[in-house]
Amino acid sequence: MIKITLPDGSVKTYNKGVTPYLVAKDISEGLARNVISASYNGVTIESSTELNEDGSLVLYTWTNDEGKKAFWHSSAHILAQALEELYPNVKLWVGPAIENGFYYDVDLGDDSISDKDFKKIEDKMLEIARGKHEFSMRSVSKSEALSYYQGKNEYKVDLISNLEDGDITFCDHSSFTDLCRGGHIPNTGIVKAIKILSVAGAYYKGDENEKQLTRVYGISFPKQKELTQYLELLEEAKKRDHRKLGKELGLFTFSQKVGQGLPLWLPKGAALRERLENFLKKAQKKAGYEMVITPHIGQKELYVTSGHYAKYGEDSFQPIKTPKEDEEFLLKPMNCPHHCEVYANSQWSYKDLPKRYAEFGTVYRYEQSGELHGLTRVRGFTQDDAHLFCTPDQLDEEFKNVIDLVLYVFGSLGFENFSTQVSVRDSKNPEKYLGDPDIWDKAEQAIINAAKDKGLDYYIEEGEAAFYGPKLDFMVKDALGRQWQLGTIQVDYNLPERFNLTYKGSDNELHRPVMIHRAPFGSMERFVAILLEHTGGNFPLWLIPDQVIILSISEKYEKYAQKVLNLLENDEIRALSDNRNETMGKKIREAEMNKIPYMIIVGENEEKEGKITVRKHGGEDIGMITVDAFADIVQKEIKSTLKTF
RNA sequence: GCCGAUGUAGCUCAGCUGGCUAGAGCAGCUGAUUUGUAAUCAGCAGGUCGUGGGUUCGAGUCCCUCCAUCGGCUCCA
Repeated sequence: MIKITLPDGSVKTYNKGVTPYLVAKDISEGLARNVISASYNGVTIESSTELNEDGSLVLYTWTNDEGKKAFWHSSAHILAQALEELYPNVKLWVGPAIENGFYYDVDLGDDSISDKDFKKIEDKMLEIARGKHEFSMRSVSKSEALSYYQGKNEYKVDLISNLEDGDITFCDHSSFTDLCRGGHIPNTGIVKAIKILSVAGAYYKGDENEKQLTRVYGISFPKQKELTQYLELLEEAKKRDHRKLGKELGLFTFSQKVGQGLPLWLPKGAALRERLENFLKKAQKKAGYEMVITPHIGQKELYVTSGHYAKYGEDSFQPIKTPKEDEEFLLKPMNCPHHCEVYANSQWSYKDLPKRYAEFGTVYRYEQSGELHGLTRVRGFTQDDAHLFCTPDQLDEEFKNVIDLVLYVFGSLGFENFSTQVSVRDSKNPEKYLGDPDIWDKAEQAIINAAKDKGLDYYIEEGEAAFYGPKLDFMVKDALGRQWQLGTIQVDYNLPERFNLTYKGSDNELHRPVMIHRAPFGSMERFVAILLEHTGGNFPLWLIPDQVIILSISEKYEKYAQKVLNLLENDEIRALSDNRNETMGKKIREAEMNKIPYMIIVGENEEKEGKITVRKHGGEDIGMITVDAFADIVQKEIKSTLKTF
């Protein structure tokens, strides 16, 4: 007999060889029907795995993330089998479950898959699924595993040769066998709905110097209805895409003539951006920052000194030559070297530090064409940049103050679902980084301590550090769940060294300041993009370009509308008026589609009473009130989201 | 940069296997309507079908080049 502990703490005894399925059946028939996979003592197992020792068991159903993972991973097996049957020359690499669905990377040889083939693949997969084939795991020796794939599939051979003998398992279902670690559904029959979503190229082992394989993305569900709902969700998300909203709301555009990745901010977008900038400037002023302005180009030598040229020179916009042959300038890809030179302009005492130089600095980076993406990844963008120069003793406090500023910015704009990432060196490639490893250790520790002290929910990502220092990034997801870095705070011991920056300490000796790079928004472009997707275009009232639109019943009331407009302007409310000869229904519809938060309707009744009728975006009727009463409502709403720093 | 897809009017889209002067809705313009909570009616105008080349008697449609966009990969100072 063995003792099995369940998540609720209860302990049950069973005969050796009991399976998770049987345990579930013992609890209830319904659970048994729904159990997809399980874990035993923390190890993922199948619902049919025999249990032979005491331990704790967790049963997974479709409602758990683990259950979904097993479901989608198993679907990847079905996809692989379908591909083998449809494309006899296919060679499989790996096929994991992902956040939404699964993929399989395959080498198709001379064949290729396009979206016209999706239906065929889906049908084949469904045919396999309907066969209700059981998944079963078996252990194989390394030599057995190698000989199975030898000469047939160099990718699997490569994979197996890096595995420990004794840890290798194969998974079979139907006539299909795959090298696999485990974690499957009981049989293929519970996969009822399948959609192949896209094909893409993906480099073998994620290395761009290796061969590019074909990655087939798909998703599957236990019920057709769930697939339909998922596809509807995707459609909904597309409506919040910042590229679509930006166009609809007249915020920004791109021009083929100007060039790819070079956004053009339209008047409304520019006004929005200016408001964001002023908001941050105000907070920064309170936090002791000083604004500086630096040029858009700099001598090549500047970037050779900073080390950026050696690292990015060849992949970047090439130097601008001048008639004098010995002169070369680069478009500035970052503001830090310029700010270092601002610092170097004066002689500083430890009593003067920290110095905090801020600039909305527009920078240019030659991103590869395929990496460009709306406003989130562009070739010309404006960073809400600042560089802080402080003594090593001040680093902790300065870093924490910056965290406070970022949290204030995020709070004022309603970002709640962000994660924080501590990016440290890749321990396997120390040559990628500039500077002394001891100093790196110190900087990484300083960031982790600050994140801990500020109570941030952070995770550590190895190999994501900048080449000159570790960083703390604030990550936010877009409408389709893609993760983007917004705010960033970076510790840098290297640039002060390279630019020979100093301050005079209390000991009358020269010392090296520590530098912090930071940008709460990240860039104005990316921030506006993500803000658009999060709000669906319904920006907070303090930020939105047009807060109010006055709709007059007919041209007769144009004068009264103008009077109301003037009153609103006196109250610093941003309003416009629509006195066109159109029906009220049409005017309201257009105001709704332009996502204007408040509509003011004026006609005979309003003019007589000297009041206005207010309708909120979405349809809420506030009724007939005075302009003063309305101004109070607006001010109150603004104050509720926009706190002072 | 790589893999796959897409590109028709200001916007959203139709145009089947190549065949008469390339269509629709919205937006625009003109006129009528003077309007009370999500589209008033009528008329007009608007396109060298992303670019350059090719195949063909004939190309929006087939082939190639380039450009741009979309989904991924790689990259992201």
